[in-house]
Amino acid sequence: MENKKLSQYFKALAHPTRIAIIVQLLAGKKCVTKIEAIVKARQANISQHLTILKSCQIVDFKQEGKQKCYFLINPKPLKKIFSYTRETCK
Amino acid sequence: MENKKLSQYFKALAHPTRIAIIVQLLAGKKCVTKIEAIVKARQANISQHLTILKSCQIVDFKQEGKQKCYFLINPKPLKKIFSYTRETCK
DNA sequence: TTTTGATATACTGTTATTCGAATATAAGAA
DNA sequence: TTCTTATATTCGAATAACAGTATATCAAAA
Repeated sequence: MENKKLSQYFKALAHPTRIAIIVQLLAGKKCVTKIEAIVKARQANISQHLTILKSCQIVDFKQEGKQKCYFLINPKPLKKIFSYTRETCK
Repeated sequence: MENKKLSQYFKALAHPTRIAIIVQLLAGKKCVTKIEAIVKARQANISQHLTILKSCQIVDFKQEGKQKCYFLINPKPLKKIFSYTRETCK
């Protein structure tokens, strides 16, 4: 069922911390420490959420030295989704 | 936090049956029996999902005789959200 | 090769979602 | 009022999501 796929995608977006992460990444790629500094959550928890976002192919990362820089795989539609959602729930 | 509101909206979309209902309502308003005939789920369950969608102000209904006709409160942005999401997860 | 800094994973208790079953309500017809 | 059709609610059990704590991995520096 195609609806299942859609619902899994929405589920990945359905958490305030994951949204905060995505919002940060919309402004550009960031390593975990940087994300952790901005988003109010612990390192392990951020990492868990990043794993979820990665498993849905919303983010990916590039190793840079000992850091991992996360980025959005497909930022454009995501930006649209966010803006239409904001419009709807305001 | 604004992210909380967004995440709640996404959570409302994060279920295959609710997506199926919304897809039906994108084509026009429908009473519960009609929805039930198309979406493969039991009456009580459909009703539960409609209650969730209503509590998030995604749908509302109009009483027509002994039926309740559900409709999308704000179909346009929803249509956009769905199309960008489909684009992203294909 | 040991240490350090960055990130991930495993485990656990708690809370939230989900569905089915049964029952309740509500509107109109008889 | 009683019956019927349409829809909602309540309850309980199963499952899933969540965050914290502790520990593990991994890359580079020392």
